[in-house]
Amino acid sequence: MENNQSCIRVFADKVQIDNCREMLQTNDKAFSQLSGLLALAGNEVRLKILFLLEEEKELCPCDLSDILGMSIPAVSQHLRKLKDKNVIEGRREGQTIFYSLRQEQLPLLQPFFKHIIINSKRVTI
Amino acid sequence: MENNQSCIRVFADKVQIDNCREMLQTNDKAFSQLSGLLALAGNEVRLKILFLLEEEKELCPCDLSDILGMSIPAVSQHLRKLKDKNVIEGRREGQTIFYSLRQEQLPLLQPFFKHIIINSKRVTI
DNA sequence: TTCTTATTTAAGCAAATGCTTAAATAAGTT
DNA sequence: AACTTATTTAAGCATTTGCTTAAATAAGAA
Repeated sequence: MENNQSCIRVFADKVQIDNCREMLQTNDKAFSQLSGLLALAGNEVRLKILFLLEEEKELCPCDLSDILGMSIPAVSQHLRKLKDKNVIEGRREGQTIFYSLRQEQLPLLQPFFKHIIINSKRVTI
Repeated sequence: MENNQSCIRVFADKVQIDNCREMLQTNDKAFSQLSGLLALAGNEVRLKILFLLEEEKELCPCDLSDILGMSIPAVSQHLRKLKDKNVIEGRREGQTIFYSLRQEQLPLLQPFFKHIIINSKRVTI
């Protein structure tokens, strides 16, 4: 966008716009981090993985492959993304690696879980 | 994935895996809807738009273009996605269209907002 | 009507995403 | 050591995403 004054309107609230710009700048890092996390959870497979880890405490790629009905490499690549952003962590036990949610990001994820659990209870009860 | 029994391990908890599968199936629609919404908010520009609408009640594409420092068509296309999934709605006033958050999806969005507001307050105070 | 302004839409394109298959690691067993 | 199993990594590829520019709508003003 090389033309910076795209809007020529009269009724623009200059102060409001400046305040908003400043707010965005101030919270720049928070927006970037949060949108990054939401983008991770915005993939249906990864959202399911997160939810499964919440419910089952820990699962290995093999389990997840069985549960989700998709190939191990596909699962593994999703796990990698989650691990790279510190959402999950792995613990080795022999050949098997058990993944679990990291407490760190949990407060932000809980609201989603709650939403799904409610639906689940409605159906099962 | 044509090879269905990718995992040959002995220690798989058959019951656990079946329960998980069933849970996923039961909540299939919820996962799809939720991940759809999270994917929308997972884009940094759209997350900012949602937050701005929460703070300012309503804004036109022109305002958003100024605030975000990006072209009007780019903003418009983000607004369209948000509108298509019923996250925002528009109200016409002359040539201007004011967009605002729909109450419907608000409970799910609030937790994100809270997270950003906290950071904002920490910095400004 | 003609002209201006606000917004949307469409076409094009580079970059990102998410799978696939095949090969590479890593640990355990024989 | 050789063999099996669990997992990761890499390369390839079709699809999606998010911008750009240019054109199309929609409403108001001259």
